[in-house]
Amino acid sequence: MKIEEEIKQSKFNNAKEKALVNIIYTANAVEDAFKKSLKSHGISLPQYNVLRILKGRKDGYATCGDLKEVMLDKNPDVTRLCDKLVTKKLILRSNNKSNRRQILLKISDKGLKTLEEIYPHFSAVNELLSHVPDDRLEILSDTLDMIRENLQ
Amino acid sequence: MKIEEEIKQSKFNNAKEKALVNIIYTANAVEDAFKKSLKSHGISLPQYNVLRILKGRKDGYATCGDLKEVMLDKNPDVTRLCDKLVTKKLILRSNNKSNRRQILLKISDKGLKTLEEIYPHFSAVNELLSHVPDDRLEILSDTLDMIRENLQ
DNA sequence: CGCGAATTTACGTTAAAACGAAGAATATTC
DNA sequence: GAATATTCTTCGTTTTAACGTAAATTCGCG
Repeated sequence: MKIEEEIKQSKFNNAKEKALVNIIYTANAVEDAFKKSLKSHGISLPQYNVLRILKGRKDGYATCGDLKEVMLDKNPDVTRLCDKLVTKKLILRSNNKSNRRQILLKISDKGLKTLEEIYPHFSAVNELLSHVPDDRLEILSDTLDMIRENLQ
Repeated sequence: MKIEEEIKQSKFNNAKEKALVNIIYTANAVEDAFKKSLKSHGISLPQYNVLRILKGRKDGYATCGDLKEVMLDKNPDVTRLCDKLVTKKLILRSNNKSNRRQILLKISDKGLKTLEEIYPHFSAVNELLSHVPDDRLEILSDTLDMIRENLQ
């Protein structure tokens, strides 16, 4: 359905306004789809992203600052986010001897196993985009990259 | 900057995954820009949207259900959201005599004035997209519409 | 009419985000 | 090397979101 119909707005002032509203609206739909697929595993979307980032680390370790830099939502309180993952024993925390301000985070075996369990559900969400041709998705990504240029 | 660089992910598994991550990431940037422009007025983005929706009503009135249906974030607790707007005297609440379950909401004069003050800041955010050609934005919106098709 | 189902809003509770500030460790500058 | 600034994480507090549930009203149907 076109965005005008979904939010029942007869028309937008211009293409910019329409694009911005559409981005927010669609992102909510995407996040909802992911949340739904994560729900049965009892972890939130940001928590899942932390696990993925940690898994992707070559040496296995990352600091809170590393995560903050890379996460989709800016300025999350990584400390408390990770507290919950530690409680669930999905990640491990240790001190960095060469810089004692930093705390090193690492995904645990249980965390890796959880990721493996989640993966099929997650890629199922990706597959909901199969009806959109890849070249259109590439153009979309390029346009989104352009949009962010002056935005932040 | 391309999304891969921003979140320092060397590459995505496929165009679908990249597009979905990019949508969420860009939406966060857009919301941040709007929030910043609203901050000095002391209202949140959802609150602003409620004001805009109420202003757009022909007869001036809307119920909580009307708002819920149209809002960008689904299933917000409209009651408490509107509580805050009532406290700030930006909207008015009254009972519907023909259906006493419903509560009618209406934007106040102060609310209209607030919208007028905010408008220039808001359209300034839109103008940050001026470097993106309109036809690209139109294609973007069409692709986002397609993406939502199977998603919700 | 009377009963159950559906709609609409409100609320209680728990979890998470927002924001600022503090504390500890390190880096920099003179 | 002492003072200052900066970095990195944590914490307190206040808002806001999430989620289920309850209360009130209306509707549908026999």
